[in-house]
Amino acid sequence: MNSTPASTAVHDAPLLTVADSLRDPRYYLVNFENVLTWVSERYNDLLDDDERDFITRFQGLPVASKALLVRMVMRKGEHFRLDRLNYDEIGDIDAALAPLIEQGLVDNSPCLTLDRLFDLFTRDELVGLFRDHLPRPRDRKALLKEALAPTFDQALVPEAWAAAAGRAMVADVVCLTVMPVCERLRLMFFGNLRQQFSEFVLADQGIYRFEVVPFTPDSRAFQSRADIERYWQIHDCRERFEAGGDMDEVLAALPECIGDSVWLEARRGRVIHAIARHCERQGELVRAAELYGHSGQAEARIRRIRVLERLGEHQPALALCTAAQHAPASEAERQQAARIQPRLHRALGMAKPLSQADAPVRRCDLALPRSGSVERTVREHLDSPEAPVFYVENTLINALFGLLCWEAIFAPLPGAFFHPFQSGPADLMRPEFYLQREQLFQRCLARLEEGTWRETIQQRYREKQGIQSPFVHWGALDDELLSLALECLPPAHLRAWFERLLTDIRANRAGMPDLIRFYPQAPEGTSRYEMIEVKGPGDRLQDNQKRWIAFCARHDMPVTVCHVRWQSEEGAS
DNA sequence: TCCTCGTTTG
DNA sequence: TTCACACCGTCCT
DNA sequence: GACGGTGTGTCTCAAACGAGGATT
Ligand SMILES: [Mn+2]
Ligand SMILES: [Mn+2]
Repeated sequence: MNSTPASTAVHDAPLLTVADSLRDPRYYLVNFENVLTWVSERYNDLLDDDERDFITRFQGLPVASKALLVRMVMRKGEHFRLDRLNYDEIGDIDAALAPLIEQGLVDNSPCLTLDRLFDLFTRDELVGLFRDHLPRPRDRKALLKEALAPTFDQALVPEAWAAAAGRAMVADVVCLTVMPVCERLRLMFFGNLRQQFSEFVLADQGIYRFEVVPFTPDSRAFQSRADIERYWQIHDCRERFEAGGDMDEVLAALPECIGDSVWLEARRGRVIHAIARHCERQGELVRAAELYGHSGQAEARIRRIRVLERLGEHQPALALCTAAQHAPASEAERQQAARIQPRLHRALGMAKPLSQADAPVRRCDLALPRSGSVERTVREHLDSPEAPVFYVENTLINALFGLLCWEAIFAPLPGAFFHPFQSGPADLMRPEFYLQREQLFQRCLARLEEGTWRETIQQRYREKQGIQSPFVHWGALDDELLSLALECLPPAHLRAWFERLLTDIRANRAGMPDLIRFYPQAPEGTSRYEMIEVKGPGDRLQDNQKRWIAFCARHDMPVTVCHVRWQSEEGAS
């Protein structure tokens, strides 16, 4: 029943109508109306006039017009050629369009920039339209646009374009005016702008399957209008910045420091951090340092140290570096600070600090004939029936964690789940995630000592098969791998890995070795597995890999770094 | 006339 | 949209 | 060696389609 989350996910709440996408040709309209109903019911107190007005107008439309509008909303961009809107289930487009224009939901004579025109029309059509203005009509489309740009730098309505070019337009163009309001409704429904309305069909078809987590009828992503606006503002700023918008304008458009929402403040901080990064690259170091200071991001301290170093301000840099080493925000910061400190000491003419060498790692060297990926090559080479090798990287340990702790991860905590298409709890990456579920996780982890972890993981593997999870990538698992892993990995090691993961999910869910080798025939009590990080020529251990290896060394877990060099063709070696 | 890439579809 | 790798250049010791 | 930048491949939901540019 996970394939139809809409029908089962909501506990004590009005059910979403399930669009039978196999038979209803207007399945997308059913889904969209479900969103409107959902949002109206849950956000009645937070909707603004724009949103209310849209919902009212939409509901008053004939069904063909509603369908056409939703088709446009779900397609890319806001501008459409009428001759590209062909839908059997809608029929006569002009008839469906008329009420949309009448209600102001669609503009039938929109201003178009040259860029827009080039998006809408094909190369051949544009050559026809601008026949009299193109010296080299055989050029690439991009060059044609460049040639026209100086002359046609105004946004014009279609009729004016025809007049300016001296030819008739080959198709009518309309523009959706309701895209922003639809985006806000999407944001309110999903709590993010990453998920599209298409999640509905994919879930209906069982392509996406989501865990069914009960939540109360008043559950929603946002609790205040201000949060919706600020989320929107931050998102808008990030988009503008990524599109190369002016930095000062973007910074000015960001909301003020958000005191009442750690979550939004962190999102705001990430945009500031990205802008600071950009300044740093541009050589605007002072500006960068200042922005890093405002970002509130944990990684910002190291960046500020680097910037101060580049500015020649070694004394303040060292002060920050010492602070970072004294109370590192993360293992990653400790690691980086330890690398920077000797440089600063040298620059300041201070005594060379005692450096602490990396923990020694078991190492092996291989010369192999060149072929596809190094990891696959080494896997093939080492694999044997008695000691099978798998190329798993992060997927195995994360999956074991995700399966063992399934109930804790999908626990119905208030605020964690609020729509049927979530692959995990909304607060997964927030710092309080673990603390708010400590008991639940400890209960799951206790199975490692109670001796029931194998059954639990196998059972979850079977019963949750294919359901989206932030930790389980189903394609990377199979029965053989899972059985061997459960047989050979000691529960104490699993606990250590899982607890490490829980201390910082974002940082610790990556960096695990490429390969894992099992020794199922080794006697009980000896090491029956080995993790192998493969390094091709010219690749060295990354920071997160070093951290993982150091962690394993502290816990007596077998890790080997396997260095590969390619055998030359002639066998000259 | 192919090949590649982005978009649309359910 | 993520993570890992390959490979480049730069500074510095 | 440290550090940063860039590009690539693996993911992609999968299939169909169309536009553009390279290929012949
Ligand atoms: Mn790897
Ligand atoms: Mn590797």
